Amino acid sequence: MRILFMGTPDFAVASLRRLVEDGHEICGVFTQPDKPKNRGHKLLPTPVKEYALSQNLPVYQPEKMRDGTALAIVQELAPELIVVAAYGRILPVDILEAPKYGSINVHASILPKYRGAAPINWAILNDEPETGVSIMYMAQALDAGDVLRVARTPIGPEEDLPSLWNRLAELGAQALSETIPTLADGTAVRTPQDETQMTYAPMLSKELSPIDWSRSARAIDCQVRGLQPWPCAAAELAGTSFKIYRTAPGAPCTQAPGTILSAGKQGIEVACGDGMSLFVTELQAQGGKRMSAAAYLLGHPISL
RNA sequence: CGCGGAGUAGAGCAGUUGGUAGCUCGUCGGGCUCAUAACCCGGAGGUCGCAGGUUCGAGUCCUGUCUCCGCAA
Repeated sequence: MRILFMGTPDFAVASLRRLVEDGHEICGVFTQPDKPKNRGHKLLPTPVKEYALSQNLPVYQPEKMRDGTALAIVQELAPELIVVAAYGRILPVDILEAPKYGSINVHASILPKYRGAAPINWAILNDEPETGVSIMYMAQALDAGDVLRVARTPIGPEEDLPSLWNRLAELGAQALSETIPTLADGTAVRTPQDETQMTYAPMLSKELSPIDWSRSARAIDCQVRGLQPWPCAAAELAGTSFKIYRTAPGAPCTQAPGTILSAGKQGIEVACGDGMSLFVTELQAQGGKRMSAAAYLLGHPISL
C-alpha cells in the first residue's frame, strides 16, 4: 500500500520500520522540524527523520499544518493511507480525509482510556495493572476515532517507563502491521469508542516532579517509574536536591513522612505517608551522573 | 558560540597558598564468630580525561582539545 507516515520519537520509528519491512511503499515521512533546543545550541534530527533518511525515504518537516502547504504536499504524494504515530501535532480534517483509506493512528493506550500526549506515563503513574496499544481512525477530536484493533500487555509491578515504552512501540508496530491488510480487503471492523469511559493523559510537566512524601509508598514508586525519562521524580534529601530514578519498597514505620530512616547499601530509606518506608535506590544529584544510592553515599555520607 | 558543573585506584568522593596522591566501599589474603550484609589485621590496585606551556618541581597555574552531566528548551 502507498503510505504517508507521520511520527517523531523512537516510539514511532518502530511502526515506520515495520511498514518498511512489510514492503509498503512509503511515499513520504512527516516529522517535527529540527529544533535548536539541545545543550550547546545543536540541531538534532528526530529519531523518525534519522531512520527515514537511512532508508532514503523523503522527509517533510512542515512548520505549520494549516496554511495549505502541508495539504499540498499530501495531495502531491497521493497516499492511499496516512499512518500517524506520536507525531505530536494536530492534523486538520482535510489532510486526514485526503487518502483513499483515510488516516489511522497508533496510540499507546487501550482507548478510550488515556487519550492524549502521555498515555504510557499516566498508565504507570496511576498504577494500572495493564495497558496496551490501539489502532484507530483519526477523527477531529483528539484520539477519538473508531478503534480498529487493540493489543494488551500487563504492566510489571516494578516496570519503569523506558521498558514499557519499548514494549508498546513493538506491540503498536505489530498491531499496525496486522491492521493494514484488513483495510485493503475491507474486513476491518470499526468500533466506536465509549465516550463515557474516556479519560485524558495530559502532557507531563516539571510540576509533577516533586515527591510528596505524605503520599503512599506505592504511589511515590509509581511516580518515580512513570516520569522517566522526563521530567523525572525529584526530591530534596539531607539538603540536596536529586532526581530519583528508582525506589524499592521498605518496611512499616511510624516516623513523619519525609524523614530519612537510614542510609546505606540498600539505599536511602524515607518514611512515606501510609506508614511504610521507601528505599531510594537510584538517583542523580545536580551536575552529577545517575548512580545507585549506595554509590552516592560512599562519597557523600548522610549522617542521621 | 544560551547558562553552569564535572573528568584523580573497579565504584563514589577529598586533595588547603604548586613540592613525590588520600578517604569510604569493593577486591585479595589472614583472623574472630554458631553465623553474617557485622567486626579486627594486612595487601594489591592510579602515567591525576588528552595535548602543549610556565616552573627546580603541577592533580594543583595558563592555553587548546575530547567526553559526561545539571538548567534552559
